[in-house]
Amino acid sequence: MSVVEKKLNGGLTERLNTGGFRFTPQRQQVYDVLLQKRDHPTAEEVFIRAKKQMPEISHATVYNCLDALVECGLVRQVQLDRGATRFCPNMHEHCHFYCDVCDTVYDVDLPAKTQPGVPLPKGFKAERYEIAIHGVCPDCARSKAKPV
Amino acid sequence: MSVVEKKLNGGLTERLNTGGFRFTPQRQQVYDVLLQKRDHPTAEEVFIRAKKQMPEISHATVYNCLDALVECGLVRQVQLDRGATRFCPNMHEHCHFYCDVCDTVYDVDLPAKTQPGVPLPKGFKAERYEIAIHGVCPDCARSKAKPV
DNA sequence: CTACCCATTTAGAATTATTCTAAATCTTGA
DNA sequence: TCAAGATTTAGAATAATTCTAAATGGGTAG
Repeated sequence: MSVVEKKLNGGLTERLNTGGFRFTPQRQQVYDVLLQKRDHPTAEEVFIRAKKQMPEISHATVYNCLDALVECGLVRQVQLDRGATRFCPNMHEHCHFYCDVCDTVYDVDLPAKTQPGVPLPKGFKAERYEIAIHGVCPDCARSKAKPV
Repeated sequence: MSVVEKKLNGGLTERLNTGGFRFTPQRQQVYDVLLQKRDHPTAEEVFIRAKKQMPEISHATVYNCLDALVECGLVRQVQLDRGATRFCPNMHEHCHFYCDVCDTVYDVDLPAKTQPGVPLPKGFKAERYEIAIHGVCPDCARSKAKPV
């Protein structure tokens, strides 16, 4: 990959390198899929979307790429229900709203002060907080409110 | 089950009934397993422990019982990593600390004011908050600090 | 330039987690 | 007692993830 291409990929190569990973077209593709449609897809969904552009990509590679992206801080992994893990390329401070009716996930901004409110017992070292809010999204609230 | 036995099971029967479920020995057993060792076991672990007392209990029943207990508010379901869902009979307001090194889960009390800090966009109805803190527990922090 | 090392990818198998199915059993109320 | 419906059971089916071994490919020491 040329220097120009490196500059064009938005720092992906550098972030990967910093994390001890190489740049690969597959990792680029997987990252692009996440950036293109930010609907918190599962690994399986990422696989399906990535295949459209890169038909030879394999299942294991998608998992590998997602793990690499998570490890170098470009992607967040989100566990919300008993189903598959979802992935989110939004690295701004935010939490997730999960609609228990339609399973949709929404990003919710956090006020700056929200984070460090939880006092931990001695010796525990917090590295990150994951806040999930379960409830009903506006669409589903509306449908529920208007029964047949 | 006699009235006396009902009184002795700590309100389990009533809670189940309120949720539209019947009392069953399996549900009692699964609940007891959770109460006896509060280490956030997975469904599989609950199954193994429950079998010691009730060898005929089946896998599907354990899932059924856990779901029933969750639905009537006696048990919380916790998703912390890509692995199996864990179950927690502590219904006091608390969040979970997950040690990324040893996979242990700790309950962490929340100060009363912590909860409603997240302003939701219009139309969203929050039903519950799940806060997970990822990091390193005291034991693992100690081992890391003393390398060979 | 070449050879080697090692990271990465691939297909597919294996494993793990969860749900489903159909039959048997049990509980409850008429 | 009987019928309806809830629950349990074993095991199959499905879903999610990880593993394996072979192939590929890039980067670098020589």
